[in-house]
Amino acid sequence: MKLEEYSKLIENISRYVELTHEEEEQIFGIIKTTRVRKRQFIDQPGFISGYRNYIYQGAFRSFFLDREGKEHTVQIAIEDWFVSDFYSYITQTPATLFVEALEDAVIFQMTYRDIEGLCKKIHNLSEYFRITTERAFAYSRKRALSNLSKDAEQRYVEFTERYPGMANRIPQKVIASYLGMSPEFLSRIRSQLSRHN
Amino acid sequence: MKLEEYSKLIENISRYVELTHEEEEQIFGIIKTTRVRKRQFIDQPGFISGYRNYIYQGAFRSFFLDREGKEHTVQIAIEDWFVSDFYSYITQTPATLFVEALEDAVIFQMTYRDIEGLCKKIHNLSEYFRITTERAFAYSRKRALSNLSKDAEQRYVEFTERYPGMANRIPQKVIASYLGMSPEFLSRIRSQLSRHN
DNA sequence: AAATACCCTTGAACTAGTTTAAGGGTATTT
DNA sequence: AAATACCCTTAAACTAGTTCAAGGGTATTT
Repeated sequence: MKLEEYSKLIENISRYVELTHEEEEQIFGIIKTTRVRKRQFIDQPGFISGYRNYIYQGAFRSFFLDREGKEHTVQIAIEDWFVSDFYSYITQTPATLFVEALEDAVIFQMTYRDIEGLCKKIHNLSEYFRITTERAFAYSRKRALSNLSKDAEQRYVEFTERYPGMANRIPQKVIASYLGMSPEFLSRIRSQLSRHN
Repeated sequence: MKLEEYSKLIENISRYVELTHEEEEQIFGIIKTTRVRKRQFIDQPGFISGYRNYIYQGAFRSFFLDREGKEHTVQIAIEDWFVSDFYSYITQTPATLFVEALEDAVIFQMTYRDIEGLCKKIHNLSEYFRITTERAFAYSRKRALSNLSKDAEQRYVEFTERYPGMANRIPQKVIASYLGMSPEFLSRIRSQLSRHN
């Protein structure tokens, strides 16, 4: 992977803070580029989530199995997002989630130790993660809340509006699981919607 | 409010980073101590959430009203927690949540601008908010997930185990709303549980 | 090209939790 | 001390969404 490929990640960071050329180099120094095959797990229960994974290309989902063995999809992520079992990564304890590639993918990986080390050295990197995590937290809460007062159909419609690309790219049963409904029920919603249009 | 009262907040910060005496003084400089009456709102829809509020004494909840006028409790918070409409605070846009005192309370308030300013100056304060927000986000996700595979009774039982003090201190209909069930259903769960013990 | 595995759909029976309604207890206000 | 407001409880009717079951379509593997 050539260095210029990192520009997408640097662009992302530059939206929030300014980095010197030397600081950028230091960040490049802790990045490992990894190719991942469809259906491969980059995190799985029992293993500590080692990396913050920036998606350069491809799609992932994280999910867990409840006691009855049912899958619950937690996150669906595509290019320019970070993905991992965040709880496992932050606490450096064994994961409870699977993180699975839904397509062949390329990711930039940075270890917990390297990031923590650089955040101590580079004030603006600390600021970058502080600000983006605060935002991610705020948005995630907002989304969770607005879902509380919505029924299954509304949740699906808003999902397709918010992420127009995903509805075709991601298997329907994954979307159903992400939206907290059974695949059968989503199927019924879709057929009802198309009948009325 | 005497300066020594701030020691609880400083203790909290010291769990994550070290501050110099001078840095502590700078932080004291942006704190405003406020007394709040039971049933008073410190955030409400339409107004931008001005402060990060550290609870020195008392209990709060945040909630919103859906289209049908039903209340959804988002957070219940007591001493040593931060509380606000976090989305409104972070984005500095009008709030959608109410934040209401459940008891007479004393809070330490810091404005968004003052905190952002100090985070630019004090690397370790940036680190403090980065680390605590990352943790809060991780825990909040974990909790949300583990609730997905639980029925109403399990959610209530785990709530009483995790926050033993709260079940008595907080009105039941608030707890029901926080746990995502109707007050009638919580009442039935409680009577069933006490019958079996 | 056949076989296998995966995915989506549809229908019918079922259930966890909601809604509506009514009554009683306990603070708080007058 | 009475009146008001708020909170909790119980029961019965209801509903949004699940589960079970069966069939058909489309990739992927052999």
